[in-house]
Amino acid sequence: METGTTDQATDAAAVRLNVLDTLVGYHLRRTSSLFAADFADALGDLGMRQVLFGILSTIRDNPGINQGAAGKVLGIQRPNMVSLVNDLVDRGLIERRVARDDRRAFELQLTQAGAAHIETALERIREHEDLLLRDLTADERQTLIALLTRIERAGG
Amino acid sequence: METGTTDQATDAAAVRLNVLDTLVGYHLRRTSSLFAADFADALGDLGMRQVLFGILSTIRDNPGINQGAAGKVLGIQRPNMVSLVNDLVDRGLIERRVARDDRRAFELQLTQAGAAHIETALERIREHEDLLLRDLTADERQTLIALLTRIERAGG
DNA sequence: TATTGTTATACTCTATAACTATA
DNA sequence: TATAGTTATAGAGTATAACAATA
Repeated sequence: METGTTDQATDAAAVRLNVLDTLVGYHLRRTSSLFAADFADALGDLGMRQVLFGILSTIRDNPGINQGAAGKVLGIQRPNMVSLVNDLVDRGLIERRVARDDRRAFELQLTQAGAAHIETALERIREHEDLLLRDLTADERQTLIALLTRIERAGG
Repeated sequence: METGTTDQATDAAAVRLNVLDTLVGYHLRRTSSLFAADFADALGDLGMRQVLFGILSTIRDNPGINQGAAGKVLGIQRPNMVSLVNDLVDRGLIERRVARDDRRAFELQLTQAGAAHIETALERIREHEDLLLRDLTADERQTLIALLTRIERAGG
């Protein structure tokens, strides 16, 4: 007996995602990976990745921040910070100096090249976010950021 | 000269994320990984992962769907579907049958165990989403899903 | 003792190229 | 020739345990 819907969904357009579509986690997963893929496409030629950009801009907004503190606020485990910071140092984008008051810690600073690099990257990121979010009004975009921020605050 | 803000941000609470906080991609990254980690905590004992649950529920909502079609709608590459589907078959949660009309393709169906499993998982997922989203009203939650869905439609 | 950064390591996730069998 | 599924493999991303130097 025909019900009006097909039982055999081999055509992607006909596929239903009834349950998944009601789950916030699923939509976050999809949109997040959409943004990640676009970021890689848009900034891969600069050798820039989402994680690295996060570290760079955290250093820019908090000059002299410790490696560990930067990792903590970004949700990056300490062992994983090592090679990431090494990478940025090796490419001359940041400087790493032993802290005066705590010789275990490193203070991180942008170099001039790093400051220039982040400006270029930021321009491209904004262009690409504008494209990915072209269907949203400025208000809707602000609403989205506000909602996500509240989730982060409650959950982190 | 003191400006009222500190130049040395070693305390996580004092760290500013000025630039990052304005980027939708960053917030999606953080919230998505928050949900992913919580999912793993909540459903790890069932051997359930986000990807696997996505496949299971896609099969539930589209009985007899082809392996490739399921992967396509979920954004999973064909090669990566193989071991995921194998896993679900090995655990007795789905059945894989050669399609009558195309002997290259597999039709996927939930087993009874799979149907039961997905109900248990779904209950827990909803509980945990309720917890993660406890600061949002029902309306705000709907708004969030609607906004994310529109981004997926525009970008995918 | 506790903390900063490090090393080693392992596991998941994702991406690509090349193969097979069917169409 | 094109497509469904497969194999092999490599690169990110992330997690834990154990260590050295310093606090």
